[in-house]
Amino acid sequence: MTRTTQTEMAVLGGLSVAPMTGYALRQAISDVLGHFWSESFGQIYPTLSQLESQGRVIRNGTERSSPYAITQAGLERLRELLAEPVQQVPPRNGLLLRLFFGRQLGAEVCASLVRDARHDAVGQLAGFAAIREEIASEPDTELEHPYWLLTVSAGEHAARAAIAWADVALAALDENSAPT
Amino acid sequence: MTRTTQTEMAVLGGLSVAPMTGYALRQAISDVLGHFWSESFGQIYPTLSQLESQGRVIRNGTERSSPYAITQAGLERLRELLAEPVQQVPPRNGLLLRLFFGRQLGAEVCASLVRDARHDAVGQLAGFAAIREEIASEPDTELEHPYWLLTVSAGEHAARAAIAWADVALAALDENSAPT
DNA sequence: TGTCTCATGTAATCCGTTACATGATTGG
DNA sequence: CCAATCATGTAACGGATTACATGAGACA
Repeated sequence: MTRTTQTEMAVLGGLSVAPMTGYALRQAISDVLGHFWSESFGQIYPTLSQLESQGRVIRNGTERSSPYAITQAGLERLRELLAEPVQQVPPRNGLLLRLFFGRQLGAEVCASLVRDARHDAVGQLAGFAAIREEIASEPDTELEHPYWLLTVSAGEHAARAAIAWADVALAALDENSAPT
Repeated sequence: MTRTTQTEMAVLGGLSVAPMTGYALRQAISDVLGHFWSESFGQIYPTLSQLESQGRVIRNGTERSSPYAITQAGLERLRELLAEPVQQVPPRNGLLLRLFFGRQLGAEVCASLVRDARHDAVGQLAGFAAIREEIASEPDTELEHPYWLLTVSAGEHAARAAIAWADVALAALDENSAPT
C-alpha cells in the first residue's frame, strides 16, 4: 500500500529474472535500471529478510553468498504489485528551479548550467548504447528484451529532448546576454 | 548544505518576484512551478518563520494576512543558494519499472499503461500553453520572463518526447502481442 | 600480507508529506 | 447564515539515504 511496495517490486522483479545475492541485486539495479530507478542497501536487505519470512523468496544454501531465488508465491506477489496504480513522485528539478530564478544568477551562469545539463545528456545517450549491447548479449533472457528496450528507448527520447532543449535554451540565453 | 536549502531557495525565490503570504506562495509554486517543483505547507511555514528570525524576510504589517517580503539579506542568501551545485535526486519512475518487468504483466496491460502516460503528456502540453499565456499577461515581471520561458520550454520538450516515445512503444507492444 | 571486492546488516538521521486543529473572511 | 476559501501552524509518520560495523574470499 505504501511506498515500501515499490522496493518490494524492484526486488521481486529483479529476482524474477535470475537468482541473485542482495549485493548483486543492488549492482544490477544501479547498472540496468539506473536511469529510472535506485535502491540502497538499507532498503534491499530488510526487504529481502521480510520476503524470505513470507516465503516469497528462498535461499538455496545456507552459505553467506548463496543467492536468493523467487518462489511461486513471490511471483504472484510481484504480479499483484505490478498491477497497482503507478504513484507519481512530487517533482523536484534543481536545475529548472535555478533557471526559473535565473535573473538573480545572470545569463552567463545559467548558460553554464545548461551546458552542464547538455553534457550529461550526451553522456547518458552513450550509456544507453552500451546498455543496448549488454542486453543483446544475453540470449538467456530473450523474452524480456522487448520490455527492457522500452525503458531504454524512453531514456533515449528523454536524453535527446534534453539536448534539443539545451540548444534552444542556450540560443535564448545568448540573445539575452548579448543584445544586438 | 542539506536538502532543506532547496525549500529555502524556492521560498526566497518566490518572494523575490513579489511579496506574498505563505498560502499564496504555495499556490504560486504549484501553479507555475508545478511541473518541476513542489512544496507542502509543512515545509513552507516553518521555513518562513526561520527566514523571518534571520532577517531574510519581513512582514509589512502584524495582521494575519500581511504578505512576506524579501529583504536585502534575503536576496543575498538567495543568490548564495542558487549558486550551489545542483543536487540530483535518485530517480524513481514507477511506469518504467513496471514496463521493465512487463513480461509478468503482459503486452496488453503494458500498452494501456503507456497510453495513460501519453494521455498525461498531451494534457501537460496543453497546460504549458496556458502557462505561456499567463506569463505573457504579466507585464510587471517582464525581466524574469525569458528565464521562466526556459522552464516552460523544458517541460514542452519533455512532454513531446514522452508522446513520441509512447507512440513507438505502442507500436512495439502491438507487434509483440499480435505476431504476424 | 595487505588491500580490494563481495556480502550482510543496522542505527542515526533527514527530508518531506499527511493529517489535524484553528480561526478569519468572503460571498451566495 | 452557512459553505468555501484564505491563512497559519504543528505533530505524527514514513520512506530512504548515509554511515558505520563486520567479516569472508580473492589476488597481487
